[in-house]
Amino acid sequence: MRIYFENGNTIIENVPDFDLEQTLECGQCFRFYKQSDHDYVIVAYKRLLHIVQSENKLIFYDTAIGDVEHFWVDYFDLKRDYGSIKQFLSENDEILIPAINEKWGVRLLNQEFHEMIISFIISQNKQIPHIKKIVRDISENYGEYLGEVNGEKYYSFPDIDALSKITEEDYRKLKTGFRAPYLFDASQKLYSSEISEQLFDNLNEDDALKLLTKVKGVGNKVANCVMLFSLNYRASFPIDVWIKRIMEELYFKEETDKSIIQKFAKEKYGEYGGYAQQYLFCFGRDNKVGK
DNA sequence: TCCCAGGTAGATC
DNA sequence: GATCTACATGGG
Repeated sequence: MRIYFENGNTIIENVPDFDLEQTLECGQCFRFYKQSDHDYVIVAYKRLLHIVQSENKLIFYDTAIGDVEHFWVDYFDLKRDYGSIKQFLSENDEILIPAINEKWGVRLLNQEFHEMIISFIISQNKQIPHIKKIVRDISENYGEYLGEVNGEKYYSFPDIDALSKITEEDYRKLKTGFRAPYLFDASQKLYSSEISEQLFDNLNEDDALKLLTKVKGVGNKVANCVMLFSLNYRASFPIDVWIKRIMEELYFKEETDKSIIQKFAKEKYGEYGGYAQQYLFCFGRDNKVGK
């Protein structure tokens, strides 16, 4: 990897095991906006990024080299050695090989904690495009203006203070339906610090899950997503309808209870559960595995 | 019109 | 504890 600044943009060359499109489009993130092929706008942590991947270059438009080095590199998880992760998973389980080969460039993003809680509460019983729309609406109504790209305005996801001012009725107006009381409960618990990122500093997986599921509307699946995508619990293996179908098709060959799949994943993938889940999810969804 | 969507809480057995 | 269902809203 070589990083340098040129004409107002920061460029990283030769990032291994990373494909921008695969990473963004695989369902872990709701705050990306495709401009054209390999050309995206991303909003994260009150920052706005216009980024393009072409050949061996990753171009961060109008971005200081320090911002890339100290923020975006970590956000995209670029310091981690995915080569050895993929090698471990491939040697351990040949069923994963086609998924890893096709989705070779997926990395797990390090996203903001409170945004993940709210976003994945919204996600229950909804399709991804609609989740994206609601998250965007929340940001436009309660977030801060960040800037404009290609004539389009972008707003940050509201911080915890801003979230605390959203009433249950406000959430209903944003078309969140039966999730409105859940979102209100989560916002209040975040504001009171009954739930906070710090509390997870020294928590094992089981205790983290217990703490998160104190929030109304956060069950096993949502909690695992929050843990995997924002708290660095890379063993977490969220099981949704897709993963359930995919695992049934690839491993079990019959209807299988989620609890059995959960246990199986833990034994099979161990500390790499989250990576396996992403490769399987992206690959399975694109190829309609189990449908 | 009917069915499903990155599920979960609450009721019931 | 395991199983069943209602839950708002939008799209196929």
